[in-house]
Amino acid sequence: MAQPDRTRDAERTRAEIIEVATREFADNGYTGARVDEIAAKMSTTKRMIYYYFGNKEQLYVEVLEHAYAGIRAIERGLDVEHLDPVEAIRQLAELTFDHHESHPDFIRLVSIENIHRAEHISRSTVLSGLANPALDVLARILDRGREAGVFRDGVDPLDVHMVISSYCVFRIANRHTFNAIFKRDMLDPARRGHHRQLLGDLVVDYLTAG
Amino acid sequence: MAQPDRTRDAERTRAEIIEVATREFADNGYTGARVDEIAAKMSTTKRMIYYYFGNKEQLYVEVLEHAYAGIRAIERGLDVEHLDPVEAIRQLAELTFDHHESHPDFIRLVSIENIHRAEHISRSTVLSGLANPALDVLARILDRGREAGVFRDGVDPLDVHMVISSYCVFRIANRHTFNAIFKRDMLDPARRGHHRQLLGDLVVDYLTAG
DNA sequence: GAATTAACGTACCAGATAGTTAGTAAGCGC
DNA sequence: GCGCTTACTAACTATCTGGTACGTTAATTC
Repeated sequence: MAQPDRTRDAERTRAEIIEVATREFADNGYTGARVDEIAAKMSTTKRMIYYYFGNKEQLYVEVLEHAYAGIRAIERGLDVEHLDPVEAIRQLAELTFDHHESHPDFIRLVSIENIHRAEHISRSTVLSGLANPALDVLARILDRGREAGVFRDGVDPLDVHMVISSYCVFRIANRHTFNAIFKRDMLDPARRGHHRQLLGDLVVDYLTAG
Repeated sequence: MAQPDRTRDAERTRAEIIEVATREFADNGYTGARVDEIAAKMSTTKRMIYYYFGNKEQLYVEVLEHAYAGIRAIERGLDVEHLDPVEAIRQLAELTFDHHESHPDFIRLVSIENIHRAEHISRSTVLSGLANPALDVLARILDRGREAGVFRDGVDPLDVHMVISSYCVFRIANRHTFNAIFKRDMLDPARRGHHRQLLGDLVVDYLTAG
């Protein structure tokens, strides 16, 4: 694959390694990913991986950091202040739903990292404890909803985030075993609208019950 | 570890291999698991793994089959026919909650199998399409609830199962990244009762919402 | 109690895999 | 246009790892 007459460009080479490595790690897990395979799919050589990243583990950590950075950027673009609380929480949930569906590689990396008990994230100063912008937005919505008398009292934003995340992550992360056992593809486009609405109903019904 | 003077017992040897292999695969993933490591933790030798299972992949498949068999056995013991629908659905959810919490290795194996796109489960004639007894129980509860006029119409049992599963699986499977980022241990015993009730409220509020 | 078979152990191998050694050349400052 | 740094390449190696060849012994059969 390597083209001997390409111009020199450190940033581009680095970016290409991250991009190819992201796919390889997401596809095969940390242990299953092959440094030689990443190299074969690049337009440069394996030596460059070690030149820029030192070793396989550091490459994996930077793949994770890059993936999380992309997510956070999208979350920061969230704007639901102008909506009433019920509509705002529904939009927040649906944004998470859409986002996870369109970033399966990210979900896979998170699953892989959990198999490794988040040891790499915990060691990464960039990632460990990195605040989630969506959580602040969520807290604001819950406050407004409670003040307006439509949401129940004493709801922890992080609990609501957990409920939304679990639903959206499960659809993507456990798609294959779920399909193998129940013969239903959770990502079937024909059921997408229904699943999206179900999530909104679930959260809103819980928050407004009582 | 091998004791030369132990008596011969094919069943016991087989069972011990499955037991040790379950831990190794759950801890390290399929690719990360080491056949030599499994052997080192047994009271017999690596040769026996190949004697009984042929290769690493077949051993992994039988580990999965054994793990699913244990789950199904517990589910078959479910008896909520005598309870009113609201209480029955709450108990079903809480049973899933309790079960997943006390079988983290099973959840890890499922995560690992999803990283591999369920290729092993799909190939296993024992596992592929294996019906879930809990799903029939769930369908019955929903029917009774609808007949009694307390549950909403047109609810798909598999959707409800998905909601319950996602919540219970997420708590265990994504515990580590969640804790690394939000500094909250989802398995903290102090929050266990709260999380358990939250799940029941979530499902009941959705089903009874008007 | 000899023959047979199932259960087990030792020692080893071939290929895979993360990481390295040693060297080349493009571009930049002067 | 010379020297130096940074980007880059090819070829190699030590070690790990799934798997096997071959031999041995306990139990079972007749």
